This record gives sequence, structure tokens and C-alpha cells, in this order.
Amino acid sequence: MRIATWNVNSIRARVDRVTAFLERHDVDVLAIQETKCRDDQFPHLPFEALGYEVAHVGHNQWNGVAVVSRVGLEDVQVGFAGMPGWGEPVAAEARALSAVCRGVRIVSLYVPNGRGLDDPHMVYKLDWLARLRDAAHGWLEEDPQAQVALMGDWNIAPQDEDVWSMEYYLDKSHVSPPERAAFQAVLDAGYTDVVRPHTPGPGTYTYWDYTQLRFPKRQGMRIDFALATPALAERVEHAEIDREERKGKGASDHAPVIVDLRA
DNA sequence: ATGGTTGACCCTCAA
Repeated sequence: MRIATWNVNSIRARVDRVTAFLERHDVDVLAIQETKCRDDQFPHLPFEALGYEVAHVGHNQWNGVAVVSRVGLEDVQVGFAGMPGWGEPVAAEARALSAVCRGVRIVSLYVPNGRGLDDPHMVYKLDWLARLRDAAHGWLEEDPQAQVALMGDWNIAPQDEDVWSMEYYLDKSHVSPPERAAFQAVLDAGYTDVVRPHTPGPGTYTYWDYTQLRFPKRQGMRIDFALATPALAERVEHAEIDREERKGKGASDHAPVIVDLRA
């Protein structure tokens, strides 16, 4: 089974590219982030025409996550237990959705952007990650054999080699010790980054800013990850980042991350 | 000059 994750930066602007990607790579399940649309605006038809079922949550033009699958889509859960909200009044954002696809719970995650080290959004981000860790830990406590994939845009570069310049990011979001500790806490809860071993750095990235010619200059960040429970991690036989998808007109600023599982 | 791009609820905000 082949699963993947991709921050598409608007599903309506990118639908042709996304469906072409599914076909080209023969992907069974795709976790999508930043659909940037409401549920009624999601382009279901192109996916259904290719044999995929769609589960999506989107409240407005911000955020929005989905799971599309051609190997079953059961027990869809919007958000996760304890997921913090944002705003006035506080409300849940469309940043997490999961479904069981052929026995594997695929979780599509769009971790809040902390914006700045002293920004209120950073407090929200760290709280959100702490609660995600608790929920993820709970799934594993409940069933140590659970097959769960936490896939998405984490907005964290866990290691120095995951950014093109530590000097550039030192006073910015994504590399700060609290963010890295929040990511590590998920690993400590029993999850493994199943992509890094197959895509070693340095210089291996999943995101390149649209501005400043970051992509041609190879100045990116590795911030999109697939974390797996032990029972799922042992099934991983290959993983890759499809850098080709960052090329050309109409590219998202993120590249898709692909994981191959043994039957 | 310093966000040089992209996308969304036209337009400022978010990334």
C-alpha cells in the first residue's frame, strides 16, 4: 500500500496537479493539508472519477485538511480529543482529520504556524502539539499494535540540517527549542519518523518559500513528516519526497512525501 | 525598496 501527504496550498487551484500526482505515483491514500476551502467547495468529482473516496473538513478559506483513499475510508474523525481551538470566541480550526484506510489510521495534520517566537500563535501551536501528543499517546496505550500514521505539515524543522540556514531561522519560528521539544515529545510517545531514514539530509527539504527564488537556490526546509506507530513502522519499505512537484507553473510551495508499506 | 510569490470571501491577511 502506498500512502502520501501533501500540503497543496489550495485544492481548487491545484486539483489537476493533485489527481495527476495520484495517478503518476499510483497512490492509495493521500493526506492533504491547506485545502483552503469549505466542505461544499471541495472538488469531489475529479477524485471520485479516479476511484477515491474523500473525507474533508474546512470552515473557511484558511486551513482545511482531507484524506482521500481508494482502499476504504472508515471511522472518519474530525480533529482529535482535546484539540485546542483559536479565536474569539474560541473555535476548533480545520487542522486535523483522520480515517481508517485498509486497517491503518491515516491522520492528516496541519500544525498551526507559530508566526513568531513571541507571538500568541506560538503559544497556540505549542499547546496544540502537546494535546496532539496526548491523543496520539492515547491511541497507542489503548492498542499497542495500532497502525497509525501522523502525516502532514508540522511547521517544525526538528534538526539543524532541516533548514537551509540556521543563522537565517535563529530568531524565527520552526527551529526554536520549545517547538523541537514538542515534536520530540510525539516521538517519545512511541512514534517514528519513517521517511528520514530513506531520505537522508543535509539538503533534503519538503518546503521552499515562493519568494526569494528559494527553490532554484535549494533553500528549503524539511517540515512535512510521516510519523508511525511501531506496528506500522515495521511495514515501511521505502519513502521519498517528490521534489519534481515543486517545479513549474502552478506548484504548491510544499512537495509531497510518499511512504510505501509492505502488504 | 526589501515578502522578489501565491492564494483566499476584492484585498488584506496568511504563509
